Amino acid sequence: MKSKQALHSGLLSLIAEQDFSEILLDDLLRHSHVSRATFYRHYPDKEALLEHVGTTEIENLVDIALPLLSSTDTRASCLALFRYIEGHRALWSALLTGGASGAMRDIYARLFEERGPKQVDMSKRGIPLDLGTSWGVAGTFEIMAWWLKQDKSVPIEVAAGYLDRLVVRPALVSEYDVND
Amino acid sequence: MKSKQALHSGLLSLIAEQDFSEILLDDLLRHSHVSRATFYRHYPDKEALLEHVGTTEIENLVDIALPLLSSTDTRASCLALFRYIEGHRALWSALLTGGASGAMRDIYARLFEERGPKQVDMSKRGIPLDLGTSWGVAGTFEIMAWWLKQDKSVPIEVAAGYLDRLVVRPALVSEYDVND
Amino acid sequence: MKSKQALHSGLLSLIAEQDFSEILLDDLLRHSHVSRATFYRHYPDKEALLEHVGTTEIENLVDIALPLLSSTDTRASCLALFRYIEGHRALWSALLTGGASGAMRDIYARLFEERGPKQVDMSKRGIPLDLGTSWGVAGTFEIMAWWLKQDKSVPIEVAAGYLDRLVVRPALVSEYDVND
Amino acid sequence: MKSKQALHSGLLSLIAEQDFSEILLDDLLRHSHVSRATFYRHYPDKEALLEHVGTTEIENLVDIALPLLSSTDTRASCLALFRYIEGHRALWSALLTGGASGAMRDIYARLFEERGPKQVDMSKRGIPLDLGTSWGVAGTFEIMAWWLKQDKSVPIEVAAGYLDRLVVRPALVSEYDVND
DNA sequence: CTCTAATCGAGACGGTACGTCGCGTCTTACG
DNA sequence: CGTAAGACGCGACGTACCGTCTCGATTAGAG
Repeated sequence: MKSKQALHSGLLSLIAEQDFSEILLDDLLRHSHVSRATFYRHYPDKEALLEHVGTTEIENLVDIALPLLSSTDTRASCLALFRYIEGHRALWSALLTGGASGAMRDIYARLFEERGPKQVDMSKRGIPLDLGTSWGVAGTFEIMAWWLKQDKSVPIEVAAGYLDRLVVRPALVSEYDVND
Repeated sequence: MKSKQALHSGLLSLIAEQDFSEILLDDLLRHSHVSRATFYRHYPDKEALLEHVGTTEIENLVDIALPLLSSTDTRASCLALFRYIEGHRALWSALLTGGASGAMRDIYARLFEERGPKQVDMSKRGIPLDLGTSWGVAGTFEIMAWWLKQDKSVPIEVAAGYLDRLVVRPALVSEYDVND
Repeated sequence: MKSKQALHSGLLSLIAEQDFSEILLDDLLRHSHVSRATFYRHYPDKEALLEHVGTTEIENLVDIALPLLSSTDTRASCLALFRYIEGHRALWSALLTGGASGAMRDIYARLFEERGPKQVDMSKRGIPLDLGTSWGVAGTFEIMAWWLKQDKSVPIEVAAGYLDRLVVRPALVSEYDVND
Repeated sequence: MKSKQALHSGLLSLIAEQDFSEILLDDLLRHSHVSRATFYRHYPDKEALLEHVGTTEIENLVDIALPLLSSTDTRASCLALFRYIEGHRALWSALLTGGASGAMRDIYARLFEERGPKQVDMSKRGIPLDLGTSWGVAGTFEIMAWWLKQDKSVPIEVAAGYLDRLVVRPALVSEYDVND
């Protein structure tokens, strides 16, 4: 069982340096001090390991993100989300910036749907649930990835504001009063 | 020069059936009646061909999408965009649904920035241009892809409405008057 | 390690049928039931395999040929050499007759120089060692190849006589008394 | 017709630098300022050009070499041969030293047999004609190639002596009186 | 001097063989 | 049983060089 953990953290440390798709299995094995045969006893392939690692890490994120839409103070919820990201900056930079982001997006969307459908009924506001989810996830990830790329030059409150304004509010609002 | 066109349309017809990432170069070559050597005389790899094909096709899309944000009647502009998509349903289903969507997103964003930055000054509304672009592109693509997957069960006006409400309006609005 | 032997004997059986230079790597692989990758794990290219096979087989030949020049009864030594060749007729037909003969010549000459220089001092007889070696090897090979092509119509004693007369004696003799 | 000459001399100048087998057709074409199509209008392939060039050049050599065996003063004949070689050192270095030597040997043997069989009847001396030819050609070429590699440190008379002693005499002599 | 046929240059193309790369399987031995 | 070490098969990729073909330009000889 030690090997599994070695692979888990090995992948995370490698993914922080290179794009996931560029990581060779051999690199991972050498880096994790795990033999080829052992790897395949635990995972059917590289993607499965990523899936496992991603799911583990994203579950935390989903726990924080779910209340976003049901909360009364959406801005505060957004801030909470970004605080969590900030606390694991290296990890999420790797997961959102590199070639793994597509897979992460899928995992996130899947977990979101599995856990959240009852709590928030976006369809009430005229938007189909699956569209709302994929659009929201995509938007959220883009904003997070953008913020992580800014190298701390953007205050966390501002980033949270963007998320609130570009993703959360539009999902909740049914009609606009444009004032410009 | 004939080969290049054969490859272009060959890729499009293949991509309509399988995910881009699953297309083997040999399949493409057989399908396009072009030899291996000739392919590499034109493109350094499969991705470069996709890039070329994508750029060609996306340029039309960008021409239609650019006025979106500067128009007074955003809803009509959204409708125009979806009408174009509808007119080339097969093509865009292939490009947005399969494994090529990531690349398309990047191309779209690049062309969008190259051509449109002066027309729309999103930063006036408090959102950095690059964030606005990548968020807007991602959102637009998600909605389009979702609509294409619905097999015509969703009226085009409704889809355009989603785009207007989830992407265009939030980008333009600086402050909300939430009415719920 | 099994593959290496399979390749070794596979090459020998193929070289008996076609010219070495005409053997396609794929033929060899199919014939030896060895995969492409495995071949390259053992040898850098086709020539390296031939080199290895040739060296292995030629070592025996050199062991027999070396005493040729130091023996008192050169005719008997020549006979011994041809008897060995006769005992492995198929092998040497392949190695000496086909496109591999050039490589064999080089290997033979190299091994000959590596092992024999001290035993025979041809330079005493006025012929530089390297010239003597390459001339002797070339001559010996031509006679052997010729004999192998004659399909047993030439008695082995006669062939040995040619070798003695055309190669061994001239190398030993310093001056002639021509009697004709 | 100008192209043919350009190819002829182009090959000779290239063969002086690299092994024949390493010369790419494209190199030859660029070097000779002749187009691909033109080359194939004159020769079926690279080898045919070499054959043509080789035959042209070797004919001179054969004219000199033929009298070797019928002459009374073999030593003088050998000297004549080496003088000719010396007069075209660059050319013959290229033809005998590089990868073309095998082909040259074959051409030489063929021309030798075509022109010489009536003049010299080696079989009288107990050696089959074809064996005598191939053995003699191989030996002669080895000595020439060796001499050309010595960079003029070996006097021409000495080299001619080797040829006389190792090739011409053994071919003529039917019995030896070994004096050592 | 002109017309026409031979010669040529430029370069796209097909095709075959080669060598590389990375993944996934399997065997063997060790604890 | 979990693991290490490593040989192996396999499929796909990208490269290298050859030989073919088309088209347009040039040239040379015959009228």
